[in-house]
Amino acid sequence: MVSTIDRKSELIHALEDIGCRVTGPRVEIIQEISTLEGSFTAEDINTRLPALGRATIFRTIKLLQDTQKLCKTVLFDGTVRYSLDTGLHHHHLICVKCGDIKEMRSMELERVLRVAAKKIPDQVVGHSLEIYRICSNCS
Amino acid sequence: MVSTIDRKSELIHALEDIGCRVTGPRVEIIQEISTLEGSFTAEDINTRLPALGRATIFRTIKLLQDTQKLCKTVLFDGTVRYSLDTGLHHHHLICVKCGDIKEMRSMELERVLRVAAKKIPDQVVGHSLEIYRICSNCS
DNA sequence: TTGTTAATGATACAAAGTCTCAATAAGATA
DNA sequence: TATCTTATTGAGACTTTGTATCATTAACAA
Repeated sequence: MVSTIDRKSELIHALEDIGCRVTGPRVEIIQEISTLEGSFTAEDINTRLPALGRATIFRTIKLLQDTQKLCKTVLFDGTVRYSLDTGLHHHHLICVKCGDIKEMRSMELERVLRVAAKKIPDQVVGHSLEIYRICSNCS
Repeated sequence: MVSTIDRKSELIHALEDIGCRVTGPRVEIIQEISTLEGSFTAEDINTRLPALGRATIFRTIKLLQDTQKLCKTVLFDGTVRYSLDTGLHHHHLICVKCGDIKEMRSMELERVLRVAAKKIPDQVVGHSLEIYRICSNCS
């Protein structure tokens, strides 16, 4: 289990690594992201940190995506959620009730997807797979 | 190959079947959708039919989704495209350059996805898979 | 042909961002 | 530590992709 403190410093270091200043607002946002369990929306952060400008929240979220530490997921209904990211290729388990997102990895699935890709005449550049479920909290 | 005329009357009948009136604006929108090859955005229709109200275009698109004849797809970047739909369960082949969407079906993939679903402790209610490619027009 | 009511267009509104710009604050340097 | 440079910030205007309201219009059943 990764602690909130570890997550926080990992994200701060990731920002430093891409040449960003470690500012007060950015640390506050990272603190919130690190504390939140699972996935969140930009609005979640906006609500928890009303003193910060909306633009700053969106800008910081975008920076964290650039560092590959944060993953943006567009749900079936078009809503956008963010979740901490291992950086490895993965798929998402999405709860259709609360929107929570968990990472999932499967060698077997990847193998079949590679085989399927070979059958497509055009150049395949990637894929995304979302599995919709009802999580244990919501069921 | 399904002709434009066939597609058009199929869509009109689908609206009648759910108890809708066949109005001038709806026929115009269906005409455009039937003529367009592949996928399109709401804005595409809006541009081609500037005399119609925006609300009418969105309302009609929504009605066609209700009839299962039109499929809404949210791309990885959050943009929304619509494409004619067989009504059967399928996945999407999406061109990352032009956004064109084609349906794809694979028994093998479905089988593996069912097996993967069984390994997940929670109740799985569905899935979506998008394969990103560069289509023959764009490559 | 007429009457009922669904559908329309105009317009205001909403959600989720993005852009601009003057003011501020990181942090490198002296 | 004080200073300087410039990245970052917040405010607010703007954009995109829709949805809600409501008076007017037009399907279509009788």
